[in-house]
Amino acid sequence: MKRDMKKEVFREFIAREGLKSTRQRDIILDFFLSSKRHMSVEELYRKLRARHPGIGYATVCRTLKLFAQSGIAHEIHFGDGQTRYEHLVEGEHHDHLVCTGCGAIAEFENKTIEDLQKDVADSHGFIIHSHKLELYGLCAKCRK
Amino acid sequence: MKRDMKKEVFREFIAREGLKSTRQRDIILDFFLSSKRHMSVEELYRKLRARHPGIGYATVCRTLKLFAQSGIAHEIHFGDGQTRYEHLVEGEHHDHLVCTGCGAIAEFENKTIEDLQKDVADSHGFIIHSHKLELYGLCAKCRK
DNA sequence: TCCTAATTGAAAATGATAATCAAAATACAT
DNA sequence: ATGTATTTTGATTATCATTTTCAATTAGGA
Ligand SMILES: [Mn+2]
Ligand SMILES: [Mn+2]
Ligand SMILES: [Zn+2]
Ligand SMILES: [Zn+2]
Repeated sequence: MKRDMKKEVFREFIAREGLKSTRQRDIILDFFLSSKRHMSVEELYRKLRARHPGIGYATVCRTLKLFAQSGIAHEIHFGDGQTRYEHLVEGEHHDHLVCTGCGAIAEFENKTIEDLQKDVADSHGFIIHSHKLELYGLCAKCRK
Repeated sequence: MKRDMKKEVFREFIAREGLKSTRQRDIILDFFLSSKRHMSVEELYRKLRARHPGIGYATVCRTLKLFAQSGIAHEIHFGDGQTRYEHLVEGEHHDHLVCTGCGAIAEFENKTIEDLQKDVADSHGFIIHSHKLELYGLCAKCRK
């Protein structure tokens, strides 16, 4: 369903751009779509390597970038020097709560906030193409 | 006024932490406080070097970090791989509009958004310690 | 199948920041 | 003012994630 939709979107991207469908890209895509969200490249690579030792780190990096370009994934930077990716379909959007204690990540959407962002941008004459809202703090567990 | 207040805060930090007041720290602090906001370390270093060729890059990095620790400055990451700093006094806060066309940065505050962030955090059992809200798009000029 | 262009993986390069370390500077106690 | 322990500096080197390079491999159309 969602999963196959993303695979289809990527397949079309590959075709449109004159790229090639390869064994590695298929494997990485399958693995990525069935993995937990917000994994760092390193983490994803380590886990992937367990099943597919032949796939190189450079290929993983390159392929994740392609996923982002194709629109089925999004690059995330939480400020720890690691690039993370999460898969999402066109039109999906959410922001993040990040626990600085245990690293837990919660997702949220808030239409009112987004509307207010638009107001802010309007009042400055800006057109918003994207935004990033991250709330850093302690999750319920880590508050003790 | 504001400027001397920040210098005073840093002076107290230096004393409290058992650090030493040095010529380099004074020069960098003066330069930083009178520079435009959101400068990258590299940019600040280049401009500083024009007047003070003897000061090393490592010292600039270290000193800016100290400013952040002391509370008179804030580290910013706009996702371009460059660390930026801006000076602000305790209690000051604002978020950013970033023009992806010309790099212009506008600052804004929105109490309603911050309140809604608190609500979101509450509903997830989180306590917020900090947050990052950045709106990316085109400024009035760059929209054409 | 053949051919060409794209892709791969290992290794090297990159780029920003951090660590190292001998020499210099600072803050105190005398 | 002088000595002295400690911190700081700046040049250099290391780090670390990501990107680039490039020869070998692979994909996919003719
Ligand atoms: Mn997410
Ligand atoms: Mn600012
Ligand atoms: Zn937590
Ligand atoms: Zn602009």
